[in-house]
Amino acid sequence: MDIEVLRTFVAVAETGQFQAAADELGISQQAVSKRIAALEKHIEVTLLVRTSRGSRLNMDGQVFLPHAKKVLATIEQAEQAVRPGSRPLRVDVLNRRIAPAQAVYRFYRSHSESDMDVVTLSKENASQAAHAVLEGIVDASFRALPADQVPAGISAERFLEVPLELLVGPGHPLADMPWVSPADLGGHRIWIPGIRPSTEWAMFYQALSDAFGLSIDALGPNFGDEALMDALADSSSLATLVGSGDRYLWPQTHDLRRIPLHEPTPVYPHVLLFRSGDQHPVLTALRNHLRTTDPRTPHDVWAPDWVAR
Amino acid sequence: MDIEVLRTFVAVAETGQFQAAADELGISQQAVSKRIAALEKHIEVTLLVRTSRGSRLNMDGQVFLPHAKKVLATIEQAEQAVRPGSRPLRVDVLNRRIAPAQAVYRFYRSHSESDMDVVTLSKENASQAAHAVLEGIVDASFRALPADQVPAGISAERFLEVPLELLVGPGHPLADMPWVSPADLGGHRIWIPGIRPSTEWAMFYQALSDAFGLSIDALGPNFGDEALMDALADSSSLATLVGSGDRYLWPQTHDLRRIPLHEPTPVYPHVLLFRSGDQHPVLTALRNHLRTTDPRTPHDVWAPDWVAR
DNA sequence: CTACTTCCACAACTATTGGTTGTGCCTGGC
DNA sequence: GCCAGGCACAACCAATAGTTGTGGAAGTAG
Repeated sequence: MDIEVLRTFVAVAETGQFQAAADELGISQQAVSKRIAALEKHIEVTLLVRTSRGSRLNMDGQVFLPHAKKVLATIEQAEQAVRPGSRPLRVDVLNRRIAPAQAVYRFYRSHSESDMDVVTLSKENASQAAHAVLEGIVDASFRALPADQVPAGISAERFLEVPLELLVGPGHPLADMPWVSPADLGGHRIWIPGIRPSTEWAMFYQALSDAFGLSIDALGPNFGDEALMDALADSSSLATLVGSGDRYLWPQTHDLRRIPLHEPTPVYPHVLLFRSGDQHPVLTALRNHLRTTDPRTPHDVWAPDWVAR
Repeated sequence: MDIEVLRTFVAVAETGQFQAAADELGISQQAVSKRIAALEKHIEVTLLVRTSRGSRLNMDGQVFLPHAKKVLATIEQAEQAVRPGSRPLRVDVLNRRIAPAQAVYRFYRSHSESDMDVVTLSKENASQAAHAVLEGIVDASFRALPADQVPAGISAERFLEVPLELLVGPGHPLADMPWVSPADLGGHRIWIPGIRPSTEWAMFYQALSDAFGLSIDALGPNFGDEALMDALADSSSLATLVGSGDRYLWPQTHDLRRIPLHEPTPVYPHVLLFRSGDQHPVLTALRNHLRTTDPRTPHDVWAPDWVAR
C-alpha cells in the first residue's frame, strides 16, 4: 500500500469524482482509477460506488475514509517530528563556566524562541566529540580540534578567540604588572591541574609551552577550584592560566590577580563543530549570532597552528 | 514515501543491522540500504549511524522510530476496519414480522457472536433492493427477485419457501375446511390491501392469479392489520392470503381461521441477495444456517416461474 | 602488522510498477 | 435516439525498486 493511494482515495471521497481528484493531484483520471482499483484489491473490499455521474462512498468506504485520513495525519506528524528545528538543538560544551557556554547562554537569552539543550559530553578529546556530532548524539560541539582531524561531513567554524590571562596570588613577582608577554613567563612555574594527556587542553598547553619555552606543570589531580585558588593565594611562585571571560577562578575572594598577556596574546581557539549542511534553524541563528557578536580579537594573537580554520 | 520504507526502517532499528532487516523482509541488503537512503533523503534528515558492526539510531532516528511505528499501526487499524467481518452485517428484510425476519432472528439468537443489523429499506421493488446490495448500502436482502433481473455481481440464493394459507372469518364458506386447493378459490374474492403495482408482492400475486384464475383485489389503501382482521371477521365472503409463519394477522383475537393450501401449495419464494464473493463471515454463517434449517418443503409446491434459482 | 570478517554503499543491469494516451462502455439528460 | 459525462481497459513508456557484483572501512583474530 502506498501513501499516494490513500491520498487519492481521500481526494475522490471529497470531490465525488475521479476526474476532479485527478486534477487536484495533477495526474490523469486513469491513474486515479488504477490507484483506487489497487487499493480496493489490496484491502479486498470495494470502497466506492461508481455511477454515471461520479462516485460515492459505500458503507466500507465510509468506514475507511476516517482511517485513511488518520494515516495521512500520522505520517504528517512523523515527518514533522524530525523536520529540522522541531526538536531542541543540542550543543555540547566542554564546561558550563567557560566562554563558549556563556556565549551560548547569551544567545539563548536574546533568542527566547530558540529551543536548545546545552550538554557536557564526557568525551576525552575533540576528535571523539567530532564523532559524536557526526553520529547525531549532539548537533554541535565547541572544541579545539586540529584541522587535520576534522572528519568528513563535519564543518568547523572558529569562534571566540579567548585571550588567556595569568592568574597569580598577591605575593607573586608578576602580581602588579599591568600585562606580561608569554616570553616573560619563561622562568616561572605554571600549574594547571587535572589535565589528562591526549585531551585537547593538554594539546593546547603543550603547543603553548613549545612556542614560548614555558614549563607548564599539568600533573596532579584536580582537587577543585577552591583548592587551586587557595594554593595560588598562598604561593609566591605558582601561577595558572585562565580564559579572560571564565566564570570561575575569579579572584574576588582570594585577592588573586588576573594579568593580561600581550605581544602576542595567546588565545584559546574555540571551534564550533557541526554536521555539514545541517539545516537546524537554531544552529544557523547561533552561528550568525557568534559571527556578529564575536569581540574584535587583538591583532597580535597566538594560537596553535594546528587548529581548524 | 512508501509504507514498506517505514517497515524497513523499523526492522533496521530493531535488528540493528541492514542484513538482518533484509532477511526479515525477504529482500537484499542493498535494497534495504536503498530504502533507508530514500527515506533519509525524503525527510532530509539522517536517522541511522552506520558503523562497521551495524547501525544504530541517532537522535533523529530515536525521535522518528515511534512515529514510524504509529504510522504502521494506524495503517493496520485502517485495514482492520474494513476487513470482512469487522463491522456488523446489514441485512435488509421487507418486513420484520414475516418469515425471513424471523429466520434471521433465530440465526442471531443461536449465533450470539455474530454482529448484525437488520434494516427495512423502503425500496419499491426487488430490483432496487438488488442495487442497494450492489452499492454496499446493505450486505444482503431477502427479496423475491425474478431470475432475469439479478444484476451482474449479485448472487441470489433461494431460501424459505413459505407456504401460503388462506385467512378467513368464521362465517366464510371455507372456514371449516381442513385444507383447500388454489383451484378451489376460483369463485372467491381475495383481498390484499395496500399492494402497489410494480412491487414484488404485486408481481407474486399477479402470477398466482394468472396460474389459478383467482380474483385478487389489490386495490384500496391499507388501513392496518386490525382493520383488515375486523373486515375479515365480519365478512362471509372476504378472504386474504398470509404466509404460514407470519407473526401478524394471527387469528387469535378475531376467531379467524388459517386454512392451509395444498395441491399444489403456493409458496412465497424468498431469495437472499448478496454481493458475489462477499466474504463476510456472518453472511457465510447465515447462509449455512438458512440452508441447514430450511424446513423440508412439500413436494407439490407452486411458485412463479420467474423467480431466481 | 597482516589477513580475515562483517557491514554498508556504489555501480550496472533488469524487472516491475505506475504513469500516460487512446478508446470503449454505461448511464442519465435532452 | 443522441450526446455528454464519467469510469475502466489496453497498449505503451518512463521511472522506480529490485537484483548481483564489487569495494571500502572498521573491527578482530592470528
